[in-house]
Amino acid sequence: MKKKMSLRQKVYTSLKQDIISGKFKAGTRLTENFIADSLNVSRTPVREALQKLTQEKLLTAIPKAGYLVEDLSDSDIKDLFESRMQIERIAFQNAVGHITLDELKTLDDNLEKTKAAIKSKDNFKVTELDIEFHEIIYKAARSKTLFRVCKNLSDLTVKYRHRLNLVSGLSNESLKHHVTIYQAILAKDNMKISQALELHSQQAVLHLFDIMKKLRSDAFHQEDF
Amino acid sequence: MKKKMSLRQKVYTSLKQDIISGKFKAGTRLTENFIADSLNVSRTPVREALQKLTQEKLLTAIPKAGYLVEDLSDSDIKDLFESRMQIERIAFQNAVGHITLDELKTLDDNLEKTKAAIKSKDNFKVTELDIEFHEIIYKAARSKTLFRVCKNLSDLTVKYRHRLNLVSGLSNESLKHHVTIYQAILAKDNMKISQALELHSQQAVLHLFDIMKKLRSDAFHQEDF
DNA sequence: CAGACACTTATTGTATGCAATCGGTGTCTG
DNA sequence: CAGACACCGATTGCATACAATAAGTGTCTG
Repeated sequence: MKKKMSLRQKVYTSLKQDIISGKFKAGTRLTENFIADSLNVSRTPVREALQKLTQEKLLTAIPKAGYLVEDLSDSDIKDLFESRMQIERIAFQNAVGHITLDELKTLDDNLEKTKAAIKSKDNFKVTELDIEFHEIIYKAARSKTLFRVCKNLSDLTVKYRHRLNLVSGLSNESLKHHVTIYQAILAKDNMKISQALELHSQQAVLHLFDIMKKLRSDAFHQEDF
Repeated sequence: MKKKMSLRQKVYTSLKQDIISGKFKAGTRLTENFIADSLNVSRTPVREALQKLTQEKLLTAIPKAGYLVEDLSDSDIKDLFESRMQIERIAFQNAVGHITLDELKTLDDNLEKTKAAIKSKDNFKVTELDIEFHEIIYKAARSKTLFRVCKNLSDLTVKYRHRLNLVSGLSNESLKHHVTIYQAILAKDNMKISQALELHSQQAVLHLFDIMKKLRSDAFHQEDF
């Protein structure tokens, strides 16, 4: 199955994974040749993958100097998470009217799986299930456009949400929010959905401010030589 | 100034223009070689431009058969315009709190210019001013994320909005909606903004259903030989 | 020593050729 | 005549070579 993927897509997936997982830290500079050499492919597919990631805002293109993996500023993180929340609110409220019993069951399963993943400290799995939880609801909104927009914003936040999950206790907090959201959808209570989403987002941003502050200071000290 | 643009960007701009203006009708099949030859460039920049447009959903890639300029189905048009409206509502309501007198003046100017453009039957100018009207408000929302999302959805609708403007009388109707929206923003009346936006969007969709029906039947009769 | 200037080098931008793949077409066979 | 099969052409996918450009570097000069 994997063999049928184009090189461009393989490179794209590989780079995206490395950016999201934090393997490429903020400030990492990537050049076409460097990536082409390390993945043993020509520049062509690499170039196309980089352009795609740049369009998705996961990379920044620096003319004649390659591509940069950047972290957002605090205010940009706040903007991103708040906007995402506002748009998710629309999708979630649309979802209330359309979601099926099957989909609700899938959500419930997701919560159980997340609980297990947290217990076994499988952080990647936790992030993956986090993405899935939101995506199930996006789908239930029954709108191609909203799905696409939400998915795109989700991608932009994944890197940061993953970092949250690396901090002990925070995945549990996030899970509790998911449970509340799930119950609110079950109860078809738009107000409660809205409030739970807001809390989920606000808490994420607050915790991220701390995490980013620490990250930046670490990076600063590493540069001291 | 134009000389400094990369070929990729020139090709991209040119193709986008042709798609939006309707020069490439739905069903038009584009191949890398065809475009490369007609613009006298190599396949490389063409390829990259096509990929970008595909990512923006302005084109559909058909494996081993090129790229297709497609029109959305009625239900997809409805979904697109409704979702755009819902997200614009957020941006517009955020804008109320931040918009400056200067920006309001620019909006007012825009309405005047539109009136003139309609009178002189400059359809492209009307569409351009339509885009600008919305964009001014996106900016006033003071959110990079919302701006990006709204702009993207705007791009997806431009082709259809332009078609509306080609029908006599409809640009006038649209202008009236803009005036109402402008007044609602001036009055900081969120409810009125919301209603005006909804009407603006709903009317567009209704008119588009007619237009698309006619377009499809024309296309059908043309195929009869 | 400071500033400008030329040179080198790293990097992206573009062209081109070849490989792989898929669809269509025509032919062969039962 | 129908169905399978092989071949051909069109198209994208990828690799590679070359061009253009800009940034950095070292040197020369006042």
